Amino acid sequence: MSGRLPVADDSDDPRVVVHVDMDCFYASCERRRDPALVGDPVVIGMGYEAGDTIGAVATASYEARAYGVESAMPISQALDLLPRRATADDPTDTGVYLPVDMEFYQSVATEVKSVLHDLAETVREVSIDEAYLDASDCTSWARVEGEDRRLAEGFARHVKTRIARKAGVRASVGVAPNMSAAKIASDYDKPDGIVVVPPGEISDFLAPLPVEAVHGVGPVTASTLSEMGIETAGDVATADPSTLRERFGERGRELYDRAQGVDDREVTPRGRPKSFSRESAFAETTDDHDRVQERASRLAADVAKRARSKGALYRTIGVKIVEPPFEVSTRARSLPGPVDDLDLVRETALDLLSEFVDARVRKVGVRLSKLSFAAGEQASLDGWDNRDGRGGERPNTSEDRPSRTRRGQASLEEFDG
DNA sequence: TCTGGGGTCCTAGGACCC
DNA sequence: TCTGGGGTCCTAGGACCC
Repeated sequence: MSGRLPVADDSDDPRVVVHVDMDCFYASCERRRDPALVGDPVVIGMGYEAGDTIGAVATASYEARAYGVESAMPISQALDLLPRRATADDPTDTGVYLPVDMEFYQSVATEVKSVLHDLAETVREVSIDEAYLDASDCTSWARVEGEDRRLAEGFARHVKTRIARKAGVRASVGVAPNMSAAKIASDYDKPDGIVVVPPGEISDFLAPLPVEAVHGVGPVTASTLSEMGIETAGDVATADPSTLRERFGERGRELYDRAQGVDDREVTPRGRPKSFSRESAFAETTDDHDRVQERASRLAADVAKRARSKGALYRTIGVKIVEPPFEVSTRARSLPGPVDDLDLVRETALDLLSEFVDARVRKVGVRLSKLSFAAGEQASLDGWDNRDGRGGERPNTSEDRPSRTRRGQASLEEFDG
């Protein structure tokens, strides 16, 4: 019966947007693989190897968070708060530390995503553990007869159940008439939550929340807002929009809208990536430019291979260096046309880094951007990209990229969005 | 304990063109 | 001789997100 209820029951057919956010995803994956970890504090470290003290926390289970361990925290600090479990006999106030196993998490994520695509026509995958669904076609805001519940809530429950059954991990789900509110809703009752914010109730839901709850508000914006006497989303919603605009530009307008619960963005599948990058930190800050160059060469090769494996051409090559305490510099150079050329990436990166010969470096990175993608086979690209067996002195002139390349690019652009 | 690695979007100034 | 206004592209930096 419920399926036949008219959708226009309440209001003018607002969308049903569902935000799915996996709970401490990496830790959950590890627990699925090794159920003995269930209930224990689990910390997943990136750049971490078993027994090590370097690296940073990628994910901490809720049990580990109870000890103060948080994402992005250095492993050394996490170990101070929550010592590593030495033997299985001594589980008291100790945690299990594991290195990131991206391949495995990716495989679990694929199972999760397949459930989502099964459940809704339109899915936007945001990251490995997060996605939006436009579920307007599969459910509605109609009330369940005789109850203070909406059909959409049942749908959300269904999403969670299916994910748990198929992929063996838990998610928190937020449902609202738009993306921004759905995202905030999923965050509201983590872990294992379901939060439904029907149309007409968004403002009341948002008003008491701290400004940081709004997607796009980080520490800097929050503290500027705080100086303006704005602490909650409700404060933003009742603030003078022109003042916000003055302070924050276009973002001010957006912030104002979001705080009101206004967000017209459609749920669309993600397009092509805009850039690829690789970066790597030195265990200790170094002023040895040779080492920096070596590292950069490796990163350049890695990232160029990744671009190639994704069928991407790039027109801009950039580097990034981080000097203590945390000073970030970037340099970039654009080419006359899109290329796929490992040697050129390495040469350009090293050239751009030469400006920093005397720098003390704690981190270096290489980035490829202004990407274009081949529609189909890689073979057609190799024909013109590597045709001159490049390797010599700066072959990167416009003569070097004849009209053939440009035509190629023009036809590629269509596939960009 | 001074922060790992991968991304996105926005802004601002300069060059250049009409 | 000094002057508009609009547009695009490029680089660099900053804030933010997971």
